[in-house]
Amino acid sequence: MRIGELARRTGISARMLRYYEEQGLIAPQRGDNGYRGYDEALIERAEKIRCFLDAGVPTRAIAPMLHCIERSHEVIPGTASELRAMLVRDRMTERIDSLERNRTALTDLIHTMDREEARTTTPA
DNA sequence: TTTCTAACA
DNA sequence: TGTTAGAA
Repeated sequence: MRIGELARRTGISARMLRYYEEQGLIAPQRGDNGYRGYDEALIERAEKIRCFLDAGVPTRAIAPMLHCIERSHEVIPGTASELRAMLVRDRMTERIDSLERNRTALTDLIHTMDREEARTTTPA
């Protein structure tokens, strides 16, 4: 399939799909016209990439991670320690904490609004 | 119509 | 990331 279809099927913009390729995360074939050709298997790969990226995993760490995940957890020799270092520093926990704080703040705000509305709508 | 590259907003 | 230009 060409980039447009993959974009539709994954919800990842063609722009980003080209970016993933530029970063060495995906290797589509090339047709005579220069168009990229993606096979079915790349749908999942693209989704995994987006998932990791969204989780805050640095682009550099993704290639070796995918390699490991897609090949029965075979670790690329010499990559383990570097990958571990990047993962230890990942911002997932940090992001989760931040989201929880924001959720709490939002919940408080909603409660405040509810009380305000109750007072205005149903005066005792 | 769709895609390509490169570059700007 | 979106968008755009000019060319297949």
